[in-house]
Amino acid sequence: MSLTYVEKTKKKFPELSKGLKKVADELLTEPLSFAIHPAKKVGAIIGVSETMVIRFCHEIGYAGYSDLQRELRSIFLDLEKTESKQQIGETALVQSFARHMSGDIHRIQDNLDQMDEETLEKAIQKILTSEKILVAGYYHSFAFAHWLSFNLNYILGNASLYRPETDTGLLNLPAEKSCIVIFSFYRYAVDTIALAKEAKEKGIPIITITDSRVSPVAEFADIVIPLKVNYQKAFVAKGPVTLSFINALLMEIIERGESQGSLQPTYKYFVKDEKN
Amino acid sequence: MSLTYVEKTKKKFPELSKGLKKVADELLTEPLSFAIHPAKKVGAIIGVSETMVIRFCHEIGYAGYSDLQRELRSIFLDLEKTESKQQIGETALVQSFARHMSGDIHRIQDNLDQMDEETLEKAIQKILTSEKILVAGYYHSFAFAHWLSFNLNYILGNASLYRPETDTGLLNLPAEKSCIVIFSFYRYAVDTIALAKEAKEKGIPIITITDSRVSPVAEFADIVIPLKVNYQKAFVAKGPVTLSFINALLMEIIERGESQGSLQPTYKYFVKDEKN
DNA sequence: AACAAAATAAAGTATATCCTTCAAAAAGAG
DNA sequence: CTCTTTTTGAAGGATATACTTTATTTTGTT
Repeated sequence: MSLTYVEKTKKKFPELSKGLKKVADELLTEPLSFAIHPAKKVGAIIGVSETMVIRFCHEIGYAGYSDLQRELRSIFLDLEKTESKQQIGETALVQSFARHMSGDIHRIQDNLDQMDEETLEKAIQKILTSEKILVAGYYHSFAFAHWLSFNLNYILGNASLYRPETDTGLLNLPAEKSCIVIFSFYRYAVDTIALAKEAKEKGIPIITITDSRVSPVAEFADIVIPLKVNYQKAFVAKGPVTLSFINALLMEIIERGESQGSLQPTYKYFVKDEKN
Repeated sequence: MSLTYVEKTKKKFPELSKGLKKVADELLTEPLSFAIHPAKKVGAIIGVSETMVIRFCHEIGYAGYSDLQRELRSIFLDLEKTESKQQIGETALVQSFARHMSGDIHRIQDNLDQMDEETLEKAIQKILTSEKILVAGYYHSFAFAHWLSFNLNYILGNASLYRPETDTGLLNLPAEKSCIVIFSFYRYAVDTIALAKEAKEKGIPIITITDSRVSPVAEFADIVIPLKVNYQKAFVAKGPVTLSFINALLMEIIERGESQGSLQPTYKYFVKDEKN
């Protein structure tokens, strides 16, 4: 069974002494405080002694303060992201789908929370001012590259997809008026890195969408957009969040392109809203 | 002046050594980890020594690890209290990204709520019992087809991608022991429909992932999985939700494949969980 | 008011964490 | 390849934290 700290606390609450209730209340209202502060400080905040805080931990069934902290810390760092509301009546299969797709929701939200204004701005500017945009991605990342280049080409008309099987090297891409967008995720394909290196040597501006600021390609890139994908989990997990990001980027490019008239004439991205 | 830890980190980032960059990246992506873990553990998580973590703190201008922790802890506790992420301070650009990505979150949630058990079950069974799986998608949908076939091939080893440019028709796919998965979204490519028709004539089972139960391919398909994508909006919107669905499907196939031993021998999908 | 029981705090010890110093390893220059 | 410089890791003392034990305060009862 193993109850959560919330359940344990609520269960014991009525039979606790006045001081212990203070601690219980604090734990329920500000659990993060327990996760990051030492027992003495938690006590000081609510006006009881360190001893009381530790005693409370024993009272609700933990080995000590450290023991409770361990649970809280893992909740704040891990479970928060994979937490899923279990609906009754759902079958195991649908529940499984729900679990995985909720994970995607959290990953998107997570990345949303740490978008970097400046980096995004630079990336958008670079794309909008380039006469030619090459998009590359190997293996897993090929799908991302295809998605971006296909849509970008539809919008601006000047993007092309680098095809690992047939294309070799960067051909004659003019360094001045072009840029290359490279997708690179763990495990980083060596070809991707080689391509980035070649581009850098030729002076072609590189934008990379990758899973860390210290990924191999980051070294060569001018603009690094890191997406947090928690690669301890299955590595398909990066898919939805990456596409979500690409789309947001595309939508921004559309908006700006509209106002400066640089969109494709054939382009008609929206279907008119029907009035209800 | 007194910059925040984010600004300090970004400012120093370029001149940091490789190991210190790892620490910097971790601080930017998972700051809460620094707030609740001791330096040694933070180092262990990213694969550097405790010393490096502390050295990094000095590098970006703190007296030590404790000093950085103090700032982080107060940030997390204060922000928790002010609750609802302050919209203030967010720029128009980040807000725009937030709007679009939130849309994806809602679309995923939406589809999650109307998954059909029976259809999913049939699709999974068909894929697991097929000796050969062909995956097809044109234009926009090519990225989905690539993603599914690439990963399916990695997991089961018997999937292949239909390449519109080079492949013509279904070749000699045996009708008995195979199936074809077709992605088809508005506006429905005529080639997709032709392919579906051909498959049906040859008696090859068809699974289609599409945007409506009445889409053109649905007529020929044996199993129709409709994803709600609300195509009044920009048509890139289907991307994240489709990938999220594909992933959930893949994960379910992995789980079942594991228990019946039909996964690829080279397959190793997870990285081991580290013990706390 | 006096005593007993419970609750709380202080003190002391063991353990964990931080941080400095120094040594090893890796990277770079000649 | 050798030497120098830079980067990284290991060890040990200083400090902080958790936990146990003992003392004090508070509460409740007669």
